[in-house]
Amino acid sequence: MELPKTYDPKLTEDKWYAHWLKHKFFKSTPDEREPYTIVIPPPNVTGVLHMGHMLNNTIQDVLIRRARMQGKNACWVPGTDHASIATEAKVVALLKEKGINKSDLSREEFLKYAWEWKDKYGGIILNQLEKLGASCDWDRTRFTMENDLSEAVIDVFIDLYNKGQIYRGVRMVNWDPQGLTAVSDEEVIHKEVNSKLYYVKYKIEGTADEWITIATTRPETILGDTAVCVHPDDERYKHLKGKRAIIPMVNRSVPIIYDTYIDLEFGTGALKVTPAHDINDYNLGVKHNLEVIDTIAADGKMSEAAKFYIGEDRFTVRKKIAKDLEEMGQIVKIEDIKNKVGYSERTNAVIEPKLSMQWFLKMDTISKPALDNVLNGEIKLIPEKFVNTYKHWMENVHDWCISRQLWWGQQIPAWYDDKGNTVVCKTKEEALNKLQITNSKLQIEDVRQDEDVLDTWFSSWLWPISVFDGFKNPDGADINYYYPTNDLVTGPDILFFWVARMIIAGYEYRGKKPFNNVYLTGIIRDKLGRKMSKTLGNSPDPIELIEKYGADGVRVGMLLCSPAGNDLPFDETLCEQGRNFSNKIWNAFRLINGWEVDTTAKQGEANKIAIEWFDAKFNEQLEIINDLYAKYRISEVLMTTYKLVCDDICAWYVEMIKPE
RNA sequence: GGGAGUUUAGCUCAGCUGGUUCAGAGCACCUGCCUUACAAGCAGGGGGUCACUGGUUCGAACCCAGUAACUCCCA
Repeated sequence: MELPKTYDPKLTEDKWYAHWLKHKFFKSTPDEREPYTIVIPPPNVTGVLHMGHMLNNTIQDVLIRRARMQGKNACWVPGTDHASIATEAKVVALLKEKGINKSDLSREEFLKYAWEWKDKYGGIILNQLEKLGASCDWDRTRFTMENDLSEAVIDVFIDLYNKGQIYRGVRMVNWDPQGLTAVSDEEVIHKEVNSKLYYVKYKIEGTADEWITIATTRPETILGDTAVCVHPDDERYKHLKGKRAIIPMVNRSVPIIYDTYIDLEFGTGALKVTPAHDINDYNLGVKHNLEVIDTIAADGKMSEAAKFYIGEDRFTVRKKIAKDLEEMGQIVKIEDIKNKVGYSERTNAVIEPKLSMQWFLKMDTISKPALDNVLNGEIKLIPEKFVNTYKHWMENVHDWCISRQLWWGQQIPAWYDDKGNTVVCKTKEEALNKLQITNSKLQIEDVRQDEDVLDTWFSSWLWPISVFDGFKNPDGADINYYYPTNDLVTGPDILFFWVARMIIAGYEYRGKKPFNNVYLTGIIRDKLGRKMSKTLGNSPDPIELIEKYGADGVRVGMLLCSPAGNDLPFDETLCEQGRNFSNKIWNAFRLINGWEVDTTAKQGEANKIAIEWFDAKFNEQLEIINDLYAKYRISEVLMTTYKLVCDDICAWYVEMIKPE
C-alpha cells in the first residue's frame, strides 16, 4: 500500500470521527468506574463557532480524552443556550427584512418564528464542534429552553420567591434602549470615550443676576433636574444655603442641596441632580427626598415629561440643547474630556440608567457559600490569580436584576389580578385559586401573567445540575453519579455572569459545588493585541482554518500559545506548526509501516539498547507530562509531547532501529 | 478613582524554595543540504543589560522598595 507523502487531515479526521461516533466511544452511562465529567459552556444557539470556542473546547476535549484513556468513565455533556437578547434581536431583524414588525405580532406568533429560527440554525454550532473533533456524548445534548430545563428554571424561581430571595420592585436599572430591556450590571461594558463637558449656569431664584454653574456631560438630562448639589465644605457655595436654582428652559425651581458625595475637584464642584437618569443622582434623590422626573422614554427618546424635544433621540437632543442653551447665554464653556460610558454587552447601545419595575434576586446570603468555598480552595480557580477578582466581586455583589423585557426565554411565573395583587406559582389555575383568597370574584380571564422573561443566565446557572435532570429527579442515577463535575473550562469574561452563579446555584440546590476546578482560558487576540470581534472582522473563521490545516493542526496551534488565563495572541503560523507536527507523525508511521518484520531474526545488540533507552525516555517524559497535566499546564504538556515525538522518537529512536 | 496581574531572544512563553539542567524551549532568522519516512524535512549557527533604579545577601531573573509601560477587573 502506497501512502501519500503528505498527510491529508481531512480523510483521516472524517474517517475516524465517524468511526468513533458509530461505535459510541463518547457515550457515557453511570457504572462502577470513576466518573470524569465536564459540562460544556453552552454556546449561543444561534451562534457560529469562533476562536474562543475553538480554544476552550479543544482544552475540554484534551481533558476528557485523557480521562477516557485513563480508564475513567468520561462524560462530556454538550448543549446550547437560548441567549434571549441575542436571539430575539436576530429574529426581530429577520422579521424586519420580511416586512414584519415585532409589535404587530402576538407573543405566541413571535415565539413560533423564534422556534423556527432555532430549529433551522440551532444545530450549526454543534456540527461545527464535531468538525473540531469534540468527543462529546451527543446523545446528551441539551438546550436551556427545552421543556425539562425550562421547568427547572420556573421551579427555582418559585422556590427562591417563596424563600424570600426574589423580590419585585422599582429600581434604577441598566436600560438598553435598543434591546428595549433591562440588563444586569454585568452586561454593561464601561468604555472610555471622548466627550464634552458642558458648563451650564443656572440662575439663583429671586436674584437679578446671580448664577451657579454646573458641569455635565449629559445636558439632555437637564430637563429632568430636580436639584443642584454642592459640597457642604465648599466655600464657593456656602452663601447659597437655603436658596433655590432655576432649571433652564423648563424654568423649574429646584433646591440647592449639600452632600459630601460631591467631588470638589470635578467641574465646578456643583452637580446637577437628575434622579431619573443616573444611579448616583438617584441615590442622592432618595436621601434628600427629591422629585423624580423621567424625561427619557424606553426607546431613548425624550418623553412627554421632558416638555421639550419630545420624541427626539437623546443624542440629537444633546447637541440641540447645547445649542439652544448657548443662544440663551447659559453655556459658560465646553471642554473636551474623557469619561466612561456604559454600553450594552449585547446591542452595544449606550446604556440609559432608568427607573423601572423589575425582578431581583437578593445576592447577599445566597452567595456566601460560593465565596467561602472558593476562598478555602474547595473549588480551585486556575490560574489562582482569579481568586482575588472573584473575591472582590462576591464581596461587593449587588442584587441581580433577573427580568428581561423580551419574549424569548422563560416567562416569569408571576400572576396579577385586576386589583394589583401578585402571586407566584406554576400555572394560571393555581394562580386563580391563590388570588381568589383575597379577590373572590376574580375570573380566570382576568388573571394576567407577567410579560417578562428571565435573564438567560438564570437558566444557565443551573446547567451542571439540570443537564443531569437534578431538578426533575433529584436522586436520579445521573445526577448522583456525575455531580459534582470535575473541570469547567471557560473564558474569564464570564467568571461572574456564569461561573460564580453556577457555584451559587450548586450550593443552594445540591448543597455541593458544581465542579472541582475552573480552568479559565486566555482571551484570544489578534497579532496587534486587539480582542477578536465580529465588528473588527479580525477573527479568522475556525472552520476555514480547519480546512486549511486540519482540526489537529489548528488545535495544536491554539494550545501552543495558551497558558491559562493569559491573553493569547493568535497567529496563523502556529496552525502551520500544528499541521507540520501532524505530518511528522504521519511520516514516522509511513516509515515504520513500510518495514517488514522477520520474526525469526535475532534482535541486534544496538536495537536492544535502543529499545531500553527509549523505554526509559518515554517513561521519564510521561511522568513529566502527567505532572504538567495535574497543574493544568496544557501548553507545556503539548510542548513536551511535541519534543518527545520530534526529537526522541523521530530523530533518535526511529533512526536507531531503522534497518540498513 | 479602587484592585489584580504582566514585563526574560525578533515572536510566544518556561524558569518551583536565591546557589553547575541559570540564562532555557518552540517558532522565526542565517548557512549548507531535494541524504529513499517527512523541504510541512535534515545538519549546523547567530541571538538576551532577565523593563528601569536602588536595597538585602558571600551570591539576585528570583527577595524588598520605588519608577515606568502594558493588560484585565470593579465603580
